[in-house]
Amino acid sequence: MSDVAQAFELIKRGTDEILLEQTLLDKLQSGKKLRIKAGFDPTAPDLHLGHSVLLTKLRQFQDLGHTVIFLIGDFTGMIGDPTGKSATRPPLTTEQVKTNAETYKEQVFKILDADKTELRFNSEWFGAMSAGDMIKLASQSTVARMLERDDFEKRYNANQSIAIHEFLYPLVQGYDSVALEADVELGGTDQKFNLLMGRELQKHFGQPPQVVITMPLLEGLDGVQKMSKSLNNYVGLEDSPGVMFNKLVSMPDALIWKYFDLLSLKSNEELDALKQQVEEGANPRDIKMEFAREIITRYHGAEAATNAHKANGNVLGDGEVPEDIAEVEVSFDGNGGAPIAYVLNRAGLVKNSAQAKDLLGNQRVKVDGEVIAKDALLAFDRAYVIQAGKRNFAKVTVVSGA
RNA sequence: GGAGAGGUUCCCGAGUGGCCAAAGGGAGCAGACUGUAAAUCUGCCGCGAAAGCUUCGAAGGUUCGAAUCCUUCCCUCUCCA
Repeated sequence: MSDVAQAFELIKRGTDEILLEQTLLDKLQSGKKLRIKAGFDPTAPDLHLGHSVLLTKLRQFQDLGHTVIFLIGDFTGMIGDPTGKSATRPPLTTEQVKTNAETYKEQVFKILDADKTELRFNSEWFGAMSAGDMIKLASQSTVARMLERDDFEKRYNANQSIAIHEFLYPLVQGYDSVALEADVELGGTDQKFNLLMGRELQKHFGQPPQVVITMPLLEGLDGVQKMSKSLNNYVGLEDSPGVMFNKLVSMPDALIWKYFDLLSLKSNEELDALKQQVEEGANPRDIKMEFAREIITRYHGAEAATNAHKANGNVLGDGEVPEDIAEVEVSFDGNGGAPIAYVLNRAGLVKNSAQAKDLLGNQRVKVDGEVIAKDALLAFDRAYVIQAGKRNFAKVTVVSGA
């Protein structure tokens, strides 16, 4: 396979759609350093693996020698993408945008190579644009064209309001491609219309139209709904190594290859080898561990990845105690010691007192390695290593007082 | 404007004066099993160590006792004009 063909296959991996594949091939073939654009909201970034799908794909482009433009849509943010249900978004102040950009950098450059990344804001060109310019831009498209967009059409037919400025959103995003002279733009599948608008505008401005690549939404750990913090099926980029390990190794098997395709920087050949192993009977758990190691290494370093499985919250071998065991002090107002159920709850080892009773009743609580009775009292002023259930540990000191 | 239905614990949904912290299902959590998976089974599932405390749209009232009865208010939905 030629280098270009191989590069193409890597780029294609996990994508939803590439428009047009041939154009991408030609661009890759040309040997030119391509300009790869992706836009991001200026809203507070709380990035999780779902967001990293795009970033990973961008990274692959970088590894192939191309330039990535990480565009923060601070101007676009004033409109708020009409995609989806979210209500009108309050405009951010310049200060907020700056702060968010900093946070972005911190998280994003764990994936992207900073030296091959242009960080840009679309206020650079839109801030300087006059009302006349904007009207000219608006003249580049038509109402009928806008109404082709799925959600606009639905809303229009359902007699729901569409504010004029919402029509501007695709135009503004599309114009970004003109301003940046993008060769390729990446986005989620829901961005398809906006991305295509970039092509049209580029043609109007005499530029070769960009290649549009859409990436599927990443399912969350439940394997059903898209990954999002509110559904609690996410792996946060800021999650601790132990938490990442636990979440990734516990994910449903059905997600393994999708996650590898979309999030791993391994080559296609390496992935094929892994698939081969599973087919030959390798334990999928070990493959998930391998995946977890790659991801944890990316965000926390190799050492953290090696030790992640020993973190509190993961299942450990019999008698093992996690490395990052939390030390907690619990105070109790009473004589003779604190009831174990009380301590469990106050130390955060159980969700509520009912669960404490449940665990105690099932003899799943160990204090210093020994199963403890459900009505036991813990003496004051000494430290106990308490294990609640299979995977929760804490070093607890009970003190007397209110 | 007229006629009707309804708001119950995360969601759906029973409950019409005491046995109701409130059936059942889903979600969630924990445990067994396993591969730290799935499926299955079991337990928990308002808060609290306990005593006890706080919930059934809101506020009042009747009663020994109210999610259940009465009054007022707020909100949602259906049909007619």
